[in-house]
Order: sequence, then C-alpha cells, then structure tokens
Amino acid sequence: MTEDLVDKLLNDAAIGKSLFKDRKIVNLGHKPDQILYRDNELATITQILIPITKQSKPSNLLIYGKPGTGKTLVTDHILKKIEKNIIKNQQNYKVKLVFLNAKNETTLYGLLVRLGNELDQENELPKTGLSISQIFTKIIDTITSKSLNVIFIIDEIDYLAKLVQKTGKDILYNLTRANERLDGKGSLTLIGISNDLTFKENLDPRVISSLGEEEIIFSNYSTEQLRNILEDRIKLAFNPQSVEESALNLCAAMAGREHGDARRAIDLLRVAGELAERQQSEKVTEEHVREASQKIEENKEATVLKSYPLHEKLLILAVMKASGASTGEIYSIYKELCKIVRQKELTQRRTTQMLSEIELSGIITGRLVHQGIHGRTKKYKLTISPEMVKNSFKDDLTLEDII
DNA sequence: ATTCCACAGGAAACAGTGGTCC
DNA sequence: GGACCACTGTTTCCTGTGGAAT
Repeated sequence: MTEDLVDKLLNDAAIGKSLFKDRKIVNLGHKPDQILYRDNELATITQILIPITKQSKPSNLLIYGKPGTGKTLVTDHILKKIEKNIIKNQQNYKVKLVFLNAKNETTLYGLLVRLGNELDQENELPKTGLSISQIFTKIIDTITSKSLNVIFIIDEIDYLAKLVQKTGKDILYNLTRANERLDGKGSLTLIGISNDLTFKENLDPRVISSLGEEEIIFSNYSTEQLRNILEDRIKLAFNPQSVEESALNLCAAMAGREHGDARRAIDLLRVAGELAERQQSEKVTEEHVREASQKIEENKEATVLKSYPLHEKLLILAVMKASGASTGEIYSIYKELCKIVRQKELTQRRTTQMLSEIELSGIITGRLVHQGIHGRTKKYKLTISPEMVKNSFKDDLTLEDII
C-alpha cells in the first residue's frame, strides 16, 4: 500500500518536467574550462610565469580585481597548466604549487603552518607552541633540502596585509626575501590576489617593491560579457528554450550593476531556475529572476544573524526593542536582557565595539549624533525587519524567554 | 568664552587556552 | 615541569569631540 503511494508520488513528480539538463553547471564553484572570457589576462600572466618553465625564478606577481571577475579561476587554471607541462617535460625539476586563501586563516601563524604542511606532508607542523620565526626557518629548510621551486599563491592577500599591520610581524617581507636565504637551492615565487587596489598603501615599501614586481588588473565584466557567460552556461545547464531572453538580460543587468560579478550572475540564474521549477513553470521568466534576487538577499541576512555569538545576538535584540536609541539606552536594555537569560553582562566598552562590528555587516546602521550638553552618542537602527531577526533567533534556546 | 555632557574609540594590559621545547 | 609562544576575548584606562547651556 505504502509502496504504491511512493510510486504514485514519484510518477507525479516525473510529469512536472525539469528545466535543467545539467544542474551542476550553474553551481557556484563549478568551473567549465572553456568559459573564461579572459584572453588578455591569460596571456599576460602566462608570459610573466614562463621563466619557471625554463628553470629560472619568475617575478613575484600581484593580481587585482573585484569579486567575481575570475581572477582566482584564471590564475589557478594557468598555474595547473604550467605544473602539468613541467611534470611532463622536466622530471627532475620539482615545482610545487600552494594555493591558500588568507581569509581561511585567522592568524599569520596559521597561514605559515598551512604553507609548511603543504610543502612537507610527512612532518606536520604544530598548530601552536612555536614562534613564527621558528616556523619560517622550518619552511626554508624544507625548500632547500628538497630543492623545491615553490609558487605560493595567496588569495585575498589584502587580508594578510591587515594581519601583518595588526601584529607588526612582517611575514610578507620575509616571504618576498626568502630567496636570499635559499642559496640557490630551490626558489619561492609569491603571487598575491586581492580585491582591493589600495591595500598596498599599508605595506612596508620594501615589500611593495619586491612583491609588486609585476601587476595585473582584472577589469569588471561588462553587462554584455556577463550576458555571454550566462548564455554559455544556459546552453550547458538548461533544456533548450527554458530560459526567456528577457530573464537572461535581467540577470546580466542586475549583476552588471553590482560591479560585474559573474559569480553573482550565475548564482542568480541558478536560484531563478530552481524557483521556476518549484512553481512548475515552463520557463524561467523575469519575475523568477527578481524573486531569486530577493531570496538570495534574505538568505544572506539570515545566515549572518544565525552565525553571531550570544552577546551579539542580545545586542541586536536590544537594538530591535529600541530602534533609534543611543548606545547608553541600548546598553541598559542589553543588561536587562542579560539578566533574563542569566548571563554575565560585558562592559560598555566591549559592547560599543561589538555594535560597530555588527554595523559593518549591514544588519544595523549607526548615526553619530552630537547633542550639545547632552554629549555625543551613536544612535542605532535595524536595517532589516524584526520578524527576520525573530525567525533567525528562534532556534536559539537561550533566547527563548525574550523573543 | 567657557563649561560640560555622554559617549566614541585607541592603547595597553590581562586572563585563559593550548601548545612546544629543553 | 617550567619557560616560552601565539592568539582570542575581554577589561581598564584614557583622550577627544561638537554644540547646547551658562
């Protein structure tokens, strides 16, 4: 009996036909090789890196571009080709690619340890306990003893530069000058990838001169280019005629408005396709694209809200309960909330810092107000609906009593 | 012209964690 | 087992701020 029901449901589902031919093509992170639209950049970077195929050290390289301009994808693509080429033609010449995203590491130490572990997978470096210079020495030793030619690619290197600035430890300087310590046994080439054109301003001038030997900029995709990219993906991912022309144009235009982000364009297309499919629509329409855009935005907010630690959540609730209030008022509400959930309250200094951090995410906005003799304060407001906050926090048992 | 409010936000110190090395 | 290291999250202390009130 139950079996019959399952069969029936499956049959019914099969009637509502899928719009997708190959769904993974529009997943983020899926990278069809042939669709780069970056011929100029491809050629330039390859030229810069060619020396390493001739067994000499290429220049260090900095690559800039806004998110979703394909800089990481293109770099990765070229380097893997070079590596393959070398492995095929020059067996005794050892090249090692290490690709790291600085954002995945919260500390300089962690970043160096990851690099070290990639170079020497048998002897894992300790996650803590050693000094940074000891780790650095171990890395240099590994490179010289194995005569490795290392190409170290750091994605989001601006983030690393901030860490360097904060701690005062100049890892970047040491990395760019590592070749002087290598004595010709092996080499280290640094490739930095960054979203931020201005990050160099905070660096030591000596680092700038050696790291920025070569620079290349990935310009934003134009709406027309985005349209081409989407068209290619649609051909591969969707059944014929299942995406309306106008929907495609809107997708490209929306992503084009946000500094030509191809990743966002593709994501938008995927979500629109899924929405259309769920509504059993024959085609993806403009309306689906608009809906998708809104949904992506909401998901982003919900994820951010859920990921906050308890005291940040309490502060957001305090802002919600007193929209437009000053930090002083917010702090007293926060203290009351702490009492209800039986948590020890943090100091006002700490909470103002937290409020600034939350403000950066865009969940709340603050406005500095001078009130004459009533002093200076910052007034905070929620930028999202209270329902959104309540929905996102409702799974948190500690907050049960105050929502 | 001076005072004074109610904070903002920088700097430094501290506690605690989780580790290495000798 | 004690000296040392990196790091996070926090507290403590402090200086600076613009305009209403005096």
